[in-house]
Amino acid sequence: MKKEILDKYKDRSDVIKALAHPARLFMLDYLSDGEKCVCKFTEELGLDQSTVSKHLAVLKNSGLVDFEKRGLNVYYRLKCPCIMNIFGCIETVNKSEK
Amino acid sequence: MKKEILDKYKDRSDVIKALAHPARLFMLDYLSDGEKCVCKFTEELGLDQSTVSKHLAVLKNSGLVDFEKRGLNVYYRLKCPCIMNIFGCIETVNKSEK
DNA sequence: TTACTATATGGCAAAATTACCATATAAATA
DNA sequence: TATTTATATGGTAATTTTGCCATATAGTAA
Repeated sequence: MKKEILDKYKDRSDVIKALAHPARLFMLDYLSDGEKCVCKFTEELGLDQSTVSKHLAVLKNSGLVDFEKRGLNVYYRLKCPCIMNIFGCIETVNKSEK
Repeated sequence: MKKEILDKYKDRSDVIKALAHPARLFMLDYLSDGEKCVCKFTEELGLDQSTVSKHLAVLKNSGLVDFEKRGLNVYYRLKCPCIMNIFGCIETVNKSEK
């Protein structure tokens, strides 16, 4: 792929890749009403704790979430809540699909 | 992953996966001012024609684009132009990243 | 200090994605 | 009909992603 195009779109696609998993979409949705600690995600998702931890690391590395340690727990929160706005259009796409 | 969560987020993540590649993001951007035929993408991207065709098929299968055959050419177009609105937030995420 | 709890990390195998080459198909033209 | 052109598809190797297990780490409590 031409370098200019890669340079222009790579950072965007990295963020979008971080969104591109059902567990991580759930996580963002779950965070939309406030911070949650890791154990909550593990409980809700029914995935191994290590798997949850890795999904959260993907979100963290993309810049979509942030976290804070308090005692034994780590609390994650949305860094750019505007991300929740994309779901409206995504639903439109799904509904228009035939 | 719990079935209810997978059921709720799988369709959304499928659309987002279709967005999650620099070449496909370019394609959508390139379509934002109107339909283009396949050869145009091949020319602009500098990728093999078969690779371009497969990327377009990913966009088509997700419901993000549609196409029409006219003569020897196939013209692709945006099906849900609202998708272009997500880039503002994505850029915010990239800029906030540290 | 020792034990316990919450989270992160290393390792690995399975699955999915990507890009190319070769080739098939379909429409236009000679 | 035979040829040319634009696009799609099959095959495949390299890469990336995913999810689990085992284990490491850090904070708390006994």
